[in-house]
Amino acid sequence: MKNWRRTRTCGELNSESIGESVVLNGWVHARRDHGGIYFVDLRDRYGITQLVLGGNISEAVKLSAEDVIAVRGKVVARDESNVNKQRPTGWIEIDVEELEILSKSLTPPFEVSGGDEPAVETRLRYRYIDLRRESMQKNILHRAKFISAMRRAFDDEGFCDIETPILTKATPEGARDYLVPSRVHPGSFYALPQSPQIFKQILQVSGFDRYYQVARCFRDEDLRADRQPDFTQLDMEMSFVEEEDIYGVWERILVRTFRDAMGLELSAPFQRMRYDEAMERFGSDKPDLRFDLELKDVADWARKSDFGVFRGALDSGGRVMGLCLPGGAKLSRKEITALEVVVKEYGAKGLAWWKASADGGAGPLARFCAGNLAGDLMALVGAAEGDLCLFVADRQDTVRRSLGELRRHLAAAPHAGVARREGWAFLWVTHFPMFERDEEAERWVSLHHPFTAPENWEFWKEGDGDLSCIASRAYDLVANGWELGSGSIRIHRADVQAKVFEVLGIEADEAQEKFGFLLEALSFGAPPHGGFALGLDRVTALTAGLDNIRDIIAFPKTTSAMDLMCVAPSPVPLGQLEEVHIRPAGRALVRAFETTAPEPSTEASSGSSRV
RNA sequence: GGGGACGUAGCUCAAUUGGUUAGAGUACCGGCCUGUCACGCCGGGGGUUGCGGGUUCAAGUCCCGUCGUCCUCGCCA
Repeated sequence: MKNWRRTRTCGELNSESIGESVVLNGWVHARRDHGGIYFVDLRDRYGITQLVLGGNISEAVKLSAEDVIAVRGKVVARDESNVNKQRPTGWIEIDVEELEILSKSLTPPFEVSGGDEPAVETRLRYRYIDLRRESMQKNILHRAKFISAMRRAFDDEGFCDIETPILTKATPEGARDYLVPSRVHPGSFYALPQSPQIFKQILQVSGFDRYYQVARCFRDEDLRADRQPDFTQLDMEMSFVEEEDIYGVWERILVRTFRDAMGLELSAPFQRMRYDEAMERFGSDKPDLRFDLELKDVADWARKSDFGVFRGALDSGGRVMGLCLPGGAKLSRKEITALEVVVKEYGAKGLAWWKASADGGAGPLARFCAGNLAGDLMALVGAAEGDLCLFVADRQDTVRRSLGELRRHLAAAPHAGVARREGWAFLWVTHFPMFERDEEAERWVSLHHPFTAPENWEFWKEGDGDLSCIASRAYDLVANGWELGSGSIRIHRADVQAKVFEVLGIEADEAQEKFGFLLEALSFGAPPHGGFALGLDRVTALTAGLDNIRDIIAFPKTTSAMDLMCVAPSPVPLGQLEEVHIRPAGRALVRAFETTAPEPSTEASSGSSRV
């Protein structure tokens, strides 16, 4: 038996290795048959090395793409004319003496080397092959490097890595839980954690004053480009701290992580901005600060003008705001109409536009810009000649949201020509509202979560009424328009926590049943504490230059939460359901019977069929 | 749950107004080639046009339904 274990990898051999005898293992990336001489690009995680196989290697002709092979040979220099400067290993090649095929490959469903990128569906079905592609190797390695650097930073800051349960308790608030039936306790269910929130608070009560964890979190909600049903957070919590302590730790850690993982220098401290200011200036709680296009209040102008739509919005308690696109007067009517579609998607009834000029300008608003009104409007929105001004009049939240989305849209549209600053625009968005009105359920709900401390608690202690003006001690970290994470200073007194549950309409006995253990823990001497969780899928996707977190996750799910490789979720036999005391109904029952029923005689072919 | 886009060879795509035997590149198979690295040259196989129904003399193309993928609104403490 020959020893075919590799002595070197495919990425490390260069001119200094000439003359060395080596054994290489790897995948056949490409092969070129010249009749009598045969070239193979051998690939592993570390690189690609060219093998030269002469007529003495009879197995050479049997090789096909993605076979796994081992070769023994000598590192030799290439002639000057044969050097491949595209590759680090391009100055050498392996003069192969012996070859062993370790494992044959079927014809791959798509090409690992070059070629067009296959459809997402195909890539996910054959994820193990997709992950061989250079871009995916790069993404996955970036993620590993980033998270590893961040772990080291937390360790060095004195944080303690503590695991928390995956099988835990269902929570009434927030996202829909993934449920796990209990076999031992008929009719009872575990839930997968939406986050380790309660456990990390309890760890503070236990005295672990600096906790962190790379935590899997689960939320049974619909997916987006930046949302997967199971995702990963860098979760942390600290005791005896206030907001600035949390910001400071994270700024140090992120500066270090960016430096160690990417060689980039972030500038810290990051900007801080209150939620109200972010909403008023940018129409978003995650503003992208790499470009301007700020929203401007034009109520003063609207009151002076005769434009009924604007005045009507003001009279009914709404707002009139606009933004100015520098040089935007060159946009065609068709292009402007397309912008109106954008704001309408977010509830605006229309988009008023005006090509700014002191002599009255052009567009639907021009006839309301006689005399000084044109100059007044230009001053209010900060417009110059040749700029395009865009306005929405509506309820405040509609005005802000639609213009905020329009701002994002314009910045992304090449023809709008919005100037964008390079680099990383990090900021802390602070003082989120404590509560939000759920109009449908006619009750107040937590904007963040019910354990968040209120900022101005005394103010509303008195009575009920409008709670929307109460600020919380919650904060988000935003970079380049992405919400990367959020956190808050928590309530550390059981009586305050009980009061918040009361406001949220969670009855005392319900609170006791759902969160009693937390309330109890808080009543045994809880330190003031707070924390934060960073979305690792998002931050690594963003720093890898991706616009979808799917490509930074080894085994992601589709928009309908399917794993196309495993084909999960999948039906289970009725017997397995009975064991956990579940009886399916309706369509689920039909599916369960199909799964349980013995296969007809076509069994042989059913192995390859997919549900 | 709603809206939009897409689904044709293993893969990436084309197919005019509904009209000939559904094409190309690549991959695959066979042959040739001793310096290629997107090797080249010659030849070949490969299609339930996602699935089901309908309209029509005729459907990849039009209509209805359905399944899947992607984006998105709602949703996501």
